[in-house]
Amino acid sequence: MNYWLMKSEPDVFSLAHLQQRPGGVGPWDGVRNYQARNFMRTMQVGDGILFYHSNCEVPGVAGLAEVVSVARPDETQFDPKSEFYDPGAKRDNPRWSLVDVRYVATFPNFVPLTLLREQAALKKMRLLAPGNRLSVMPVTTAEYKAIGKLGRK
DNA sequence: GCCAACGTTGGC
DNA sequence: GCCAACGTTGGC
Repeated sequence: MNYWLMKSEPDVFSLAHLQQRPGGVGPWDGVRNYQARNFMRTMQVGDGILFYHSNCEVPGVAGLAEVVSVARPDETQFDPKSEFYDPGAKRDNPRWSLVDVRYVATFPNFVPLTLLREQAALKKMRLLAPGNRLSVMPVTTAEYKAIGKLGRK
């Protein structure tokens, strides 16, 4: 069992949007970064996800989700009408993958980025590294638990 | 809206 | 393979 942090712009797709989907399940499509894609390809069903809201008024971790499928081809890469269309992607050799994720919980207390930065235990988090832009990244068990604690209290 | 950091592209 | 130009990300 591994843990991950996944970023989404809440104006586009928030944790509440995921919650509202049938069964609370949705495909994490549109990832167009190789490093993020490679992380998704290593995900296992049941892995825990910190759902992070980025590029918004108060960025931070909104709650929890979980992985419910291993990586599969992201169909939007083949769709010329999609904003995620990739003319270089081939049906017989898909370039981009996604995993399906399920809503788990909304934190009673949203955990803002500013609070994360104050935690000595989280100093080494990849999210907090200068210039970090990855939208999918691993978090340690200790980091996952520490952030869960902040969200609950 | 600004801008620094980063990834990708493409000419050579 | 180098690297400048460009586009994107994302905090502020």
